[in-house]
Amino acid sequence: MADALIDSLSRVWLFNALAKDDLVRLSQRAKTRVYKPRETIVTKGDPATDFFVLLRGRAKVTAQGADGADTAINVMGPGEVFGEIGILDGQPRSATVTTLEECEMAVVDKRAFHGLLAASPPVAIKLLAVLAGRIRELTICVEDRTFLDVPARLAKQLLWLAGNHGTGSGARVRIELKLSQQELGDFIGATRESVNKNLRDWSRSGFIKHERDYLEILDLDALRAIAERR
Amino acid sequence: MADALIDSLSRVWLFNALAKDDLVRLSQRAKTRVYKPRETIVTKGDPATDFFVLLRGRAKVTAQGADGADTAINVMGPGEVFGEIGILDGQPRSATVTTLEECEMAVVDKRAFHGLLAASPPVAIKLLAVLAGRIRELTICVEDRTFLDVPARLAKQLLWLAGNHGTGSGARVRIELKLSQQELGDFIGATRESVNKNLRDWSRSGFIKHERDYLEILDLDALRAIAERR
DNA sequence: GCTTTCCTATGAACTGCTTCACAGACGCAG
DNA sequence: CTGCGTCTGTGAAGCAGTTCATAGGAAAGC
Repeated sequence: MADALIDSLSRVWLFNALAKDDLVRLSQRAKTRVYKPRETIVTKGDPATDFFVLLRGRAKVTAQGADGADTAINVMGPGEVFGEIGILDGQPRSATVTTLEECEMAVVDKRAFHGLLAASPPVAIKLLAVLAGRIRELTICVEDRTFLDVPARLAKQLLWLAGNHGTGSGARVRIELKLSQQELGDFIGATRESVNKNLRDWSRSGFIKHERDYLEILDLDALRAIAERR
Repeated sequence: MADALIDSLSRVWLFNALAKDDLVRLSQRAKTRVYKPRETIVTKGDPATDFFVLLRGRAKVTAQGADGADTAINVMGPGEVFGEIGILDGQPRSATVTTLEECEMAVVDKRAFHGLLAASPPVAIKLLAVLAGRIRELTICVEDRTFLDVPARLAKQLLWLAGNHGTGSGARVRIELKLSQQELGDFIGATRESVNKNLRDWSRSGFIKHERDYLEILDLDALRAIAERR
């Protein structure tokens, strides 16, 4: 029912300055859709027709190289939005988004999205801040790929995952890994083998404990030291 | 005098939907400033206080690693704007901007900038498109650093420079190099030596001709082939 | 003019990371 | 239970690119 959608949308940061009326209107123009795990939502190069609000689940953003290889840029969680780039500049999708687990999204078409921006300046201003944040993240991504070696990038990635998608606190943080070592490698621009080697080394050193489907950080400071050294 | 500034600003894409009144108001709140070549305008990490419109000259955007090393992300020319990220999200500057030659800028302080956005929704919408373009460029930058080897990145950079800041057309394109080999290396995330080696190789092959202060592309297709192979 | 400094030039040595090759483990379909 | 596909584990070999070392040339300061 619509009320649930209104409720969900009102909790999304981008929309929380919207008046009730606008929220209702938006929810009427939005469809919700559920995606299976590992499903591709938007594909780089395709025409951009919709804007998405991630209501439930996690999804990753990847860019692709010439051959099949891809590299992940971001992992998004509930409350985050995506798909705005192509809508804003009328160009094809700039990246690919794939679910990591079952996801529920609110889907807003191009016209409704532009209507929302025109009708509600505060949303446009907030969206500017969202894009500014993306630019920051991407800038850091470029820096990391340029200046950090593979162990540092991997350590940083694990710490990021721990902070954003991990459970537990203090010394021990647990990350339920929905990511294979291959995907972890894609994230940091390294091979599966390199990831494996480093995880193994760190396991032996007692910094982490990793099993098939989860990874536990035992020594946050050790990983921080690895991530920060250049 | 102010009329000249109004005129300059009206030719900036971001502002060309502004009504005359708004333009006058903006120009009253803006100061123009001239910077010497190689002068740093904003420094990564500093608090963000101003928004800049590049009216004349070229400037580069760089990100810095832990030690002094830096890597360039973009070269901007007249009509482009920068400094909005820190203003939009209230965080410190996300990158450093340095002039390559003498530059004239219009400088708008934070308050005036926010006032402009609030007063003129079309500017906010256009700024969204500008940011979308930046995100696209940065995404491509990440891709390139991840998937392309040094020769490919260098070739691509030269082609970009030729297209955006070069003179002449057809087979021969001339780039007045304001960039040392070191800086060229910074752009593509490679060492001075690697840049030198590749330029030398290409000179010998007759793809380019390079002297101290300019570089001429003789065989665009050859460089394209190098840039595109993975 | 001369000296200092920055930029280019070039090769040798080193190395981090990838590529390749293979083996074992887990989970799922029949 | 058995077979197949996907993921992890591990080492050897190769290589792209960096680091290091050294020299020459152009420009800039005094």
